[in-house]
Amino acid sequence: MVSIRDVAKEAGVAISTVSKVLNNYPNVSEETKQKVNAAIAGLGFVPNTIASALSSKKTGRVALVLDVNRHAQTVDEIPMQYIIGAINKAKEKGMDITTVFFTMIAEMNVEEMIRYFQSQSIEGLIICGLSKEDVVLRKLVKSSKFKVVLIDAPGVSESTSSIHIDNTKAQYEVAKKFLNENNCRKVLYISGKKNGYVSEERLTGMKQLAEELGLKVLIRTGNFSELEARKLTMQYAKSKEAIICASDLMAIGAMKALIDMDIYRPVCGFDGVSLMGYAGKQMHTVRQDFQGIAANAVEELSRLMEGGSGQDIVLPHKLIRIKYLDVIS
Amino acid sequence: MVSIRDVAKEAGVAISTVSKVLNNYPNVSEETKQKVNAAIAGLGFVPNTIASALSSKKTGRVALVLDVNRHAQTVDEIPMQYIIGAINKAKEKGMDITTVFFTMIAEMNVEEMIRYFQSQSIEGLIICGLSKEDVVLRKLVKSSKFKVVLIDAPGVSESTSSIHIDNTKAQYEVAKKFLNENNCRKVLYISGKKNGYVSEERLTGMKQLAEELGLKVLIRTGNFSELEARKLTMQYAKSKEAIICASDLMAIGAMKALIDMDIYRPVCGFDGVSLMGYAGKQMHTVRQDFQGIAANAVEELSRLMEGGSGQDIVLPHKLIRIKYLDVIS
DNA sequence: TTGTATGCGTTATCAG
DNA sequence: CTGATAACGCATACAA
Repeated sequence: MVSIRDVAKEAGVAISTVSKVLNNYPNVSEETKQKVNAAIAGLGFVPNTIASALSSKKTGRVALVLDVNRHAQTVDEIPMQYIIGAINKAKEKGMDITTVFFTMIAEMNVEEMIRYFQSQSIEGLIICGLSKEDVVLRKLVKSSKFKVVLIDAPGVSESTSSIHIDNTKAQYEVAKKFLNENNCRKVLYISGKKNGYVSEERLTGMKQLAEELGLKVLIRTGNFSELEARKLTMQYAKSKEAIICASDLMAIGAMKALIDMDIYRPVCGFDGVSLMGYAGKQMHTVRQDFQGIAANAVEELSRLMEGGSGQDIVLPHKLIRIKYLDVIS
Repeated sequence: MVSIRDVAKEAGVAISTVSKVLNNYPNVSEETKQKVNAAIAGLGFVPNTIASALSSKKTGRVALVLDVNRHAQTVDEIPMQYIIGAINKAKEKGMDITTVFFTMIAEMNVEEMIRYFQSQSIEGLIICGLSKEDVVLRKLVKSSKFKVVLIDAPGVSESTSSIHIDNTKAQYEVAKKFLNENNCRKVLYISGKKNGYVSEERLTGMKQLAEELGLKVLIRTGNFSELEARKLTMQYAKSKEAIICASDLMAIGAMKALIDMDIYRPVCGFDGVSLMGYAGKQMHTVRQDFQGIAANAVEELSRLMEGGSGQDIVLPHKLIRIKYLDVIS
């Protein structure tokens, strides 16, 4: 392996000088810079990030903490979108990102968790979908041992930022448009999780609309489960005019149930996942740009790691309808 | 940060002794081992993997190289399954895994690619779905600069293993069962990619069966595209009795097309993805355990990194039919 | 069985 | 603007 020392020798300069051009320090003359770069190219030198990290005490390592299979079943594309968005942005920023699943750290207590991330030399975390019940993880965030960006959860502090769409508003808007178009007043609202941050926000949006329009809405908790939404639909849909769900997956569950029940009720979703294209009907939903959210989270984490302080970031959403042919082309 | 040196001081032993118990070397007395472990626990010491890697020149870092969005569109769950399987196994084995997308390295030449991975201190690669056209990546593999496990591509060598199911046999079997059950002889076979390894193997399986049963089969290339399969179905299905596709996604595209055409033809898929549950009909398909394959790949890579030499690994498959209610529960 | 000393490839401080 | 040189935290050959 060719090292900085070889480059120095080849270029006829000191090691420290090479280091300086490598990290483009200001005080290097054009001339030596050229010499060094020539040597680097000639030798095919590639800086050793490990050594760099050890010396500088900056690893640039970041973990993307995800909950696979809690929101949903096997086909959940949302985590994948987060991964794609985060990894691409991390590469762009020269950060080193690693993916961690909730299940991998579920059994740990705070100390173990801290050690786990420290042993990996991780400086920052992006946590997707932290819930109120993730006590340990929340303690970890509060400990301020790491810079953290929370996706879809509150908790801004000096070292923690939060990033999300305006769930309340989005739910309000999509439900309003949906109900308006279908002219319904008796609705079944299938909520997400009890104690889930986004679930509660969306529920609030629904309640606001209900109050404003004087709707009759029956609220049930679907736990973001397609199966649960199916069951609730079978149980309650007949006496309702429309079904509004706090997630697309539940909306699909509801729609499939309606088809099996052989009755029709309009269904409204939330998230804008492409699976909606397979549900058979074009449903109203809210589109979140998950890749964009994750990319933003990486940017924000990078800012925190450079000394910035936490903030709350609200990203835009769109009201859309998804159809099969759009999804596959 | 508490280091090995602090532990040594606390335990009243030498640094090297601590290092030895950390890496459980044989020649350490129970007594000192206890002392050291006590000190470790007391101080909350966590070994610095960066320093360890620098010193030992073994990083244990591995890259999972994936092709997102080539087989398919947005909803492709297969890469996600690979990621889950690989990451979980890597954690279990104490390896450090990072995910890389083809798009991130697509523009590089071999030297750049080698440097890219070297700069990340990566020792091994798991490459999913390498095709004949990925010339640069294939050169990288041949360079033997890294230990490599290829998923779904041939190329065994001293430093490279290959892992896959028996695609030829699987295609043969599933098509046979499917045709037998539906009693068809005139079939449209929608193949994967020209020059794709698995595509060609599956095609071979189909041809074997055709020969054996004296079938009339029209072969068209669908490029693993749902949309393309849809088009081909619209074009050719009417005059055929059945459609066999080299992937589930294409099978879904075909099935949806048939529904829109308002004709019925049995369709057979390949892969066993859960999206099949949403296609409206229960189709025959081959189930691959993608998580298991990825987990095996990590194991195999670990073996290679410890000095083992490359081998060809064939994993089992299953013939199944997927229905919606199984997918969501 | 334990300790000493050297080096891994960088960065950073401080003279020059 | 450039060059020595001391860390960084750990592993390991070698000495004791």
